[in-house]
This record gives sequence, C-alpha cells and structure tokens, in this order.
Amino acid sequence: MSPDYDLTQYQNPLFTVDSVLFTILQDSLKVLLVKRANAPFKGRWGLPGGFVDVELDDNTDMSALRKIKEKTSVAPQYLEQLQAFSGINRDPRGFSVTLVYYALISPQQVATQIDSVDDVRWVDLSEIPDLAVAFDHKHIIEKAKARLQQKALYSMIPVYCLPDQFTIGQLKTAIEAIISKPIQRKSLVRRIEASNMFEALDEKVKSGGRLAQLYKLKPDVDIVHFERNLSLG
Amino acid sequence: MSPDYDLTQYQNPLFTVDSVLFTILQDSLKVLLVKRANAPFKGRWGLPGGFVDVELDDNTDMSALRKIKEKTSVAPQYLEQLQAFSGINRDPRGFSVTLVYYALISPQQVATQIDSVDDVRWVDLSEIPDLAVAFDHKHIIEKAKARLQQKALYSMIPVYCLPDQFTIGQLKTAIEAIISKPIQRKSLVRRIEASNMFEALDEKVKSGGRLAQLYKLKPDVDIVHFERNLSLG
DNA sequence: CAAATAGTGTCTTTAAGACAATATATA
DNA sequence: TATATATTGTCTTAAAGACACTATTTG
Repeated sequence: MSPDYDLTQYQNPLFTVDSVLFTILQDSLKVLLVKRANAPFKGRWGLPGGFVDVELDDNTDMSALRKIKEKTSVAPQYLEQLQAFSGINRDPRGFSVTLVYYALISPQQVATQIDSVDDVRWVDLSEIPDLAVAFDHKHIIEKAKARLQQKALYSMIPVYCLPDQFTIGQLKTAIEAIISKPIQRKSLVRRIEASNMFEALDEKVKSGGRLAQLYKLKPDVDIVHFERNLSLG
Repeated sequence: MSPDYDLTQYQNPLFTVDSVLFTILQDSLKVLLVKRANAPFKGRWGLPGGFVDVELDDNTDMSALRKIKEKTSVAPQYLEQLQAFSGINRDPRGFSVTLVYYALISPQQVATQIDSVDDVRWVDLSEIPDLAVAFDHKHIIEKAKARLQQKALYSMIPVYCLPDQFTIGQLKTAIEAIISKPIQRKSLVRRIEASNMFEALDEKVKSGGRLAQLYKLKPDVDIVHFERNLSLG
C-alpha cells in the first residue's frame, strides 16, 4: 500500500450525526430529547443521533433521517444541516465531531409514537437552561434555535411545524413562538399571498370567533426567501 | 471495556477539513487551489485541506486555519463554516465526510508567498467549470460562492477581500465581482454610514478622477447584518 | 477644458408596521 | 347583543433604487 493511502498516520476523530427536532405544541416551541441508553452521559437527555452506519447510509443526511425515524417512526417535513461542532473536550472519549441537523415536524405526526415511550420527550425551550443535558447539546440547541429564529424572519419554514392544513392564526402563533415576538398578521397575509406557496382550501374551521380559512402548501413548491426580515422591535 | 465504548462496531467515516479561500484580484473573484501532492487525484487542483491532527488542533476551525496557513503563510481575515459534504462515492477510499469552511483574505497578504510556489494558485471563478478539479470540489466551490453571494447582499463581508484601507469604489467593485451584478453606489454609502463599522481616515488616494476617501474597519467591530438584501435585478 | 471618478441630494419604489374598520362565528 | 377571532383597507415608515447634480483630480 502506498504511503498516500496510509490513513493510520492520523487518528480519525470520532464522528457522529445529531439532530435538533423542533415542533410547535401548546403554542410553544419544543425540542425532541432522548434519554441516553449508553455511556457517556447514560441516563441523561440528549439529542437523537449517533454514528454513521456505512452499510445503511449513503450520506450524512440519511444518517440523520434514519436516527430521527428510529425515535419518531416518521420522516420530518423539513431537514437541513446546521453545522458541525467539534473539539477535544466535548466527548470524554477524545476529539470528536458531531454534524448537527435541525428538523421540523408537525406534532400530530409523532404524537402517538412519543406518548407510548418514556425515553423520548418534547421539551419546552424554556426548560432547557435548567435541564441536565448530555455533551454540549444545550449549546447546540441554542444555536439551532437561533438559526430557526433567523430563518423564520425571511421564510415560511415555520409551516413545517404545523399540520398540513393550517390557518393563518396558527401560523402566526407558530412564528411568534419561534421568535418570541409578536408579528403583524397583515404582514403574514401579504407574504402568504406574495410567496404563492400556498392554496386556500374550500374548508374553514372553528377558531373561537369567525371561521378561519384553511391553507395548505402547494405540492412540490420551493421555499421562498423574502428579501426583507420581519422586524424584531 | 464496556460495550458502550466499543467503537469498532462502526466503521468511522474518513473525515477531512477543506477550505474555499476567496479573494478579489484584478477586480474579479478568485479561489485558492492547490496542486495535490498525494493520491487520490494526485496532480489535480483541489481545495486546501486535509485530515485533522488531534495533536495540533483543538477543533476543526483550527484544522482549517492550520491548512490555510500552510499554503498562504497567513491567517485569513474571515473564516466561517460552510457545510459538510458526505457520501459513499465522493472519495475512492470509501464513505467520507469533508467539513468545508470558506474564508476571505486580501490578496496583498498572500501575494509574495503564492507567487513563489507553483503548486498554489488563485483561480478565477470563471475558469472553474472547465478545470479538472479533485473530488467534488467543483461542486463545493459553487456552494461556497453561492453562500458568499447571499451574504454579500446583507452584510459587509466583502471588505475582508480588500486591504485594510480601502475606498468605497474598491468595495463596490468587490461586491459586484462577487454577486455579478452592478449595485447602487448610494446604497453602499448609506450602509457604510448606518453600520457604523468603518471610520474614514484622514488620507485620500488617487483613483483616476477626484481623490477617494480611505476607510478602514473600526477595531473589534462585529459584522452588521442588514435587514434587507440589496436587490438583484 | 474634457474626461474620469468621487461624493451628495432627492424623488421614487417596495414591502413592512400600525391600526382602524368590517365580517362572522359562539355564548 | 357582547365577545372573540378573522379578514380587509389604508396610511405611515424605513431603506433601497434611480439618477441628476456637484466636486475634484489628471491629462
């Protein structure tokens, strides 16, 4: 074997793939945590993830998806790479790299699955600071939340936290839960119109007052990125 | 050893760190390529990068920086993680992951170093499609360029492709080289003012017409993100 | 002075913010 | 009818686009 191929000269870092799975439940933002079955941090809550399985995964997207499916039994509606986190100290076993994805899913899709087990739980973002979390996963969750907040200002990705039929009120609530700020309903209506991503259904639904129009994503639409952010204030 | 720690049950993917280093040279966007000294793709042009050295690198940022310094002898003014690229087919040696950074540097900082060797070269972005490039690095360069273009619309990062003293005209030219579209000088002036990131020097400099005001970054400023994009057209 | 580039003034345009007004449910 | 929520209308505001106009330098 040529020295060019001598991979043993470098100690390959420990490489894992983890995911921050978000949803909106009870009008607030939740993240999926899993009770760790193995050391290190056995018994603590952590992000769903693990090692790449070269036999099963064509790439890391599939590793992330496979691990999410193991815990929720369904594929999320939205999945995107966040970033890698690495370091000499983040895992007691040595230099490690975790490639982190973040994902959005509607709570209905996973409700029965999650309610039936006690090692998987939706955790409110407000509980995270006080919770003992494995590795640097607390930090990772904060980064994922920041990215989601940013993206909510110039795109419609919060719809992927909702059922596929939803009202403008639900979408408004979801966005406000994500960014922790009220937004103008009118701005949202304008964006729904301008993006051309959605279609109004014939159906309307109860809401406590006037019936609300149901919308759904048009099939196979691309996500529109608006050229301005919603304002924070 | 507990089975929890049995890492041999998984074949750890091949992990590398690569960087797409950009600069502005002759009013156009260039990327730094390195002639590969080793297989695979020995002799082809590729991105600077390589394996993590657990002895030298505290994290992957330092791996990226170390490799860039090896080729240019200086640290870039801007360095940010782009994304990981992975797959079963992108490296003949098997499942591999490369964590890619992109970086910006002023050409003056590296000119003498690069001119003195023949295995490192600034390549114009327009040459990339016709060039034989190692691995999936052509695809990676396109992704890095897209990210840089996007970011140029709502931030001032193109200044990191310039010398630390620069004129508005130079910055305008740099942005236009990155996004391949003309922009309004007035918009740029307004952003320089609004961002409060820069200070005008006492000095002015020749430009072919009226003398141009020199600016520099204020020390330790954070990069401002504007709430709107410059328009494409 | 002509040409070139720098810098300013200002009107227009675009899309969001603010919020009033109207519509339609339920108790 | 009172209340709650949905929907629409429209005026204001913020920041970019367009582009004319002035300023300053060199040949």
